[in-house]
Amino acid sequence: MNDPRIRDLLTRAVSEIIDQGHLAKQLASGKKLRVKLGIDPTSPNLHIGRAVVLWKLRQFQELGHHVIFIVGDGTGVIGDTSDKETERPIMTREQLTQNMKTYAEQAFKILDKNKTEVRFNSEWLSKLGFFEIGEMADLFSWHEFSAREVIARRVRAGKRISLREVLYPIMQGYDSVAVKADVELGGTDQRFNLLAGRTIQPLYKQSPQDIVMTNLLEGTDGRKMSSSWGNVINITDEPNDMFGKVMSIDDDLIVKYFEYATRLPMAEIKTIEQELKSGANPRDIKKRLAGEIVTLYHGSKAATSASKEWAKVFSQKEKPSEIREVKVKSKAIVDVLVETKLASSKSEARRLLAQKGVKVDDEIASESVTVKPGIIIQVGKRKFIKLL
RNA sequence: GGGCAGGUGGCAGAGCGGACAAUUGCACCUGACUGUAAAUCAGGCGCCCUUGCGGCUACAUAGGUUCGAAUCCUAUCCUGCCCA
Repeated sequence: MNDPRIRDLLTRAVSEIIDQGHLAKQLASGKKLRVKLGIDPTSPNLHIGRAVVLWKLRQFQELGHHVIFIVGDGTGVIGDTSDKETERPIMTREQLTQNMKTYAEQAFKILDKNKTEVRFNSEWLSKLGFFEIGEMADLFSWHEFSAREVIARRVRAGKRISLREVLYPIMQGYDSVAVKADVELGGTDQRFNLLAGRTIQPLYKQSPQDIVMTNLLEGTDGRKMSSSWGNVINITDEPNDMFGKVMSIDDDLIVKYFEYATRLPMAEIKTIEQELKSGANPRDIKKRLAGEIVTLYHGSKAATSASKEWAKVFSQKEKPSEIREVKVKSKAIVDVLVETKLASSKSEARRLLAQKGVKVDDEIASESVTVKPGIIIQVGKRKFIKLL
């Protein structure tokens, strides 16, 4: 624990470690550990909330441990419900394949590709038979499963819980067996599934893995970051967009974001925390935060220009330097808004116009405005297009 | 397999023959105020034509009763609870 890198590994963005003592000893021993992380391709994009645990994995990688990144093409079909209030529908192979296409690529914005073993868990899950599954299932009781808060809540609310959902932790636990994991990483919402590995491994004469649980990151609206909430900052977001999204997070989340979503040393983050307490303008600190995050995924050049762009558009209320240019067929402003997807229907377009939400060349537009090439249409504060 | 209770807009949840495109809360959108933060306030939130106490499509699905149905009836599908 004297090595600062190990201390950082075991504390930063970490909520709990099982078994803390054992893992510390393992790390100190200098042994090369097999560290596992599984992610189901249930959405096409990775967001910076999911990235928290990926960065943790990266830390292990940097310390020389063997990292196994499991793409949950098998588990994804069944669907994990541990972070859901309702049953997750069974996903089709096609959907998963579609999502997987860019997955590894996105993960490698964070992980070192050459040092990562990528596995697809359908490889071993599809080979299991009923009897073996039964043997594993016997290690768990219904009570522990249903005692989980999310599940208990659903029981109370009289919502359906499919037996399929019970299988999920077993599958994830078996993954650990398949890759002989010494350590598994996951978010705090994964607690039960992570523990399943510890339960199942001994059945296969493996010693139980240690578990590192990372904290969850709130999204732009303060709720947990989740693809289904629409409050995510994707790691594939364009620099300007990403910068803007970070700027819109709640002030109270600033320090947390520094810790979980950037690689700034903790010592520096402490200093920032002090600055905030002593009355620094949160906006400026947030700008720095946004810069750090954009740098991680797009490089410092992109970050600098995104920062300038942001100041231009939002502080000085000027137009962005690059505006999407589109050709349209429609003539009426209402139709143009729909055609360019600035409004989802004509009714909405009319509403926006009626509510002074649309500007044409900086003038508040009405329905009778004439549309001609060259004009700039703005909807709300941040959507701009230029007509060709 | 049997009994009971249910299936309403993105979610939660009212309505139980006309006044229902459907109360309300959350989420979302626009405007004001700002630091594109939060909070607050105002408006909006099916679609279409418009600006009319307009038209169309909607309250699981398919039929039916009625001048008129989210509301009643029948069948089907689905969910929960209890029993076997």
